[in-house]
Amino acid sequence: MKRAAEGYADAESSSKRSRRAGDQDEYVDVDDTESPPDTGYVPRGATINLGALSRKLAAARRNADEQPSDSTLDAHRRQQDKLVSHIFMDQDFSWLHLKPDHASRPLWISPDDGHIILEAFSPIAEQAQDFLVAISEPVSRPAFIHEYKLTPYSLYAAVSVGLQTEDIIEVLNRLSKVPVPESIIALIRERTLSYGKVKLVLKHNKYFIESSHPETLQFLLKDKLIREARVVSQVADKSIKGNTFTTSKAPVKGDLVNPGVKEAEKKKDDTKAAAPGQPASDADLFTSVVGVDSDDIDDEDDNVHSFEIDDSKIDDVKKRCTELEYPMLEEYDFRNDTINPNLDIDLKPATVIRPYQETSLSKMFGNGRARSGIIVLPCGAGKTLVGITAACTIKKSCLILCTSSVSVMQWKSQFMQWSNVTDRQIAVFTADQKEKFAGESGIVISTYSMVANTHNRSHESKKMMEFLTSREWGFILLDEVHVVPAAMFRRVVTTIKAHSKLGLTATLVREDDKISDLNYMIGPKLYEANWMDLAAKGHIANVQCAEVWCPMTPEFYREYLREQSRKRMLLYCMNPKKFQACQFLIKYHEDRGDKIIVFSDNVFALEAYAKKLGKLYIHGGTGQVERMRILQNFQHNPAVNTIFLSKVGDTSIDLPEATCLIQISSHFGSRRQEAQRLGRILRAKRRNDEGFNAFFYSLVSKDTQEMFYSTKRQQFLIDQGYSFKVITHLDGLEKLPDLVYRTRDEQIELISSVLLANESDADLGNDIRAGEGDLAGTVTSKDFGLPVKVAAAQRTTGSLTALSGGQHMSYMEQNKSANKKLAREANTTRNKLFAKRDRDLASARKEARARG
DNA sequence: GACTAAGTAA
DNA sequence: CGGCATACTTAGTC
Repeated sequence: MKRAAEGYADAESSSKRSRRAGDQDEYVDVDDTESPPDTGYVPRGATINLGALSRKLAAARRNADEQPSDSTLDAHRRQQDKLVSHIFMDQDFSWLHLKPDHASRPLWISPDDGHIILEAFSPIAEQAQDFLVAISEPVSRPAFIHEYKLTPYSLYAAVSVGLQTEDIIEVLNRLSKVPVPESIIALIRERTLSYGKVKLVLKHNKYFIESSHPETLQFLLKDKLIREARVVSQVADKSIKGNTFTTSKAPVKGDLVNPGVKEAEKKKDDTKAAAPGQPASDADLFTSVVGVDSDDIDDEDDNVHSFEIDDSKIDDVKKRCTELEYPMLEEYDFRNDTINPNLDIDLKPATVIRPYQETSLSKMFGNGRARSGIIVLPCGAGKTLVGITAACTIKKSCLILCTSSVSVMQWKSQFMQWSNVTDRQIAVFTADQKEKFAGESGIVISTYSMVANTHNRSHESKKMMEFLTSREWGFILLDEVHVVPAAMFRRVVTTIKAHSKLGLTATLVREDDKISDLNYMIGPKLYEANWMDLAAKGHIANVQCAEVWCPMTPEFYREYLREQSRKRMLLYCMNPKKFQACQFLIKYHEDRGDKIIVFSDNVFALEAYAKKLGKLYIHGGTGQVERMRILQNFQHNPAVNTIFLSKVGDTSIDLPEATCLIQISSHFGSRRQEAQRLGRILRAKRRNDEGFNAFFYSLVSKDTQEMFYSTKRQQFLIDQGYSFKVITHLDGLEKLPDLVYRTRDEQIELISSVLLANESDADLGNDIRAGEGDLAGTVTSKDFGLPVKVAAAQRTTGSLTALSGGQHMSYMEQNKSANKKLAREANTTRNKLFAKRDRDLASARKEARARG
């Protein structure tokens, strides 16, 4: 962000500088009235005389100009190296030439790595943002400075939504404060020119790679993997032409990056491509992009060449093609598909689509066909409606996959609510409901595991799977698409044959490196909403985020330092100060009339907190009926304003509206989970117009690992523009009348119960293991879970024994180290058993995969 | 309905 | 620095 910081300073002082506009492009504006651009490399408290620096700089530049040399740029760079580079290190781009009117242009482009910095306060930032979202990946979008990055995939996506190489460069150049670096132009050219040459089409339930450039196909066939995936059929390959739905004609341009589309005009029009929308006056900059003629996309003739690909290898082939820089274009010309029967569904007239939903759909249907890709919208922003609209646009058989059966039901009811689909057109396929639609076309809603599962199928499921795999689907909709790269789930993409695919998610992040696989599995990211924009426009709630730092009590901290990492977690979760902070915040927000959800990953802590504070709680073990009862109470009973949830709350529970969220154990750095949880309160937008805020608290025990994880978890939200306040002191906490764990004795009792719970846990674990040690096969991962429940009973007696504190503590600790040793030994044997078991499993799985 | 097995996130 | 917990699904069987 060094460049960004500099740019920001630059824009702020632009009015001041207008007087000396003459030498503008030679002048690096480092003014001593500004705060230092970045403190990262400057020791705290150090003062830099920036005024002197800029004078020296100006002098250096004059010198450089007086000696004409062919490497003026290098000279500049050398001069600057001496002056400022020690501050900016390799991020020093002050040698780039600023354009004379750079102040009115909002972009900086890094010549090194394709990072683009946008001044979000610029008057044309919004249009620039639309453009940048189309061609690059948003990296970080806080309030004033946004960062984007050009990647091969983002550029493929740009071409796939119809942008042309030269237009991208042109618009980029217009927006940029500095000329677009040659390296970037080369990158854009290289990545965009090969895109679209190769198409993947589905015909008669078989996949074909198709191109009007025979030499390209020849090139691809030189690759071993692709060659081996080819199916050589009796029919001559060349004869397949014309009939494919992906026509060879250039697509018709729709309104692609045009920010000024009149939404009202298009509301009733579910065929997104039609309305050409007038650009707003300040969007002139983009007309060149919007209005390009479409005749120069491909100089293709009608000679389409193709070869067939083995279904089972389609995933690898797609990956390979992308690696060879010929990513396959997947478009579905559904309007001209006369082979697959139509599905007569439409949105209900009353259904209203929001502007951003419209925008995302226009990316998908921008040229009158359905592109495969991913749409990223925050939770509560109406992803479902986007999916339904897409299905109603394509009007072909449609398969929808979700992660849980709860969301299967939700999708179905949403479909009934927003569209005129009839009961016999829509079918549900889950473990306890195996329906088929009546007509020749229809909608099936199912779960990933239902479709991905290969072995151990019931007879009915087998029949249903045959039904699903034997037909050609017009459209497959993947809800929570970020789960698809998982080893098992990714197979659905290849087993189901669909002409177009749409992935929906709120958080396109994973903590492993598989997220980029989606690029070739599904398609490029077509649209990603900016959470802050949606909040500003009132579509989702405004959220105040805060991290509450709770100091560890000395006793807890001592134990924390002593313990192994596994038990450390419990200690910092159960920190009495955190208990108190939680109690205080609940009280505070209940008094304000908020509905509060408290999250804890750790079930032990969850139970302890909920019981101590007298609140209802739900975790995985809570039965379905009990869950409903608690949720009903939370929603309607004015006496129940707080519920405690474990991980179950992250997904698949349809939570009522809440306005305040507290995290007590935010374990491991899952950015997705953090974002998903925040999403739980985004729906709470009813009082938005009164400046209403929702609240998100993260309780963190000071000086523990939690601090690190917390920072990591927040990254996604920070990139979305949220800022976290740090609260170190809660005013009035001490005065709370019934504050829990106020006295030291109570705290010590708590600590002993925590430790004892753990010890007896380990003890019991040992016993079980000792008794069953030889029965290697019978030990399952469930055994880890079992002792906890037993231990809960054990804990009560334990805490009674340890009632008087100190002495017992030391006694327990001695025992503990002995126990710990035992536990360690038990662990090693256990691990061995599991290692063997895991190996077996892995090989079994591999076999299964090889078979399937 | 209780159980197992097998999957996911991290 | 990398793999491990854990908690939670689902489907299928009895």
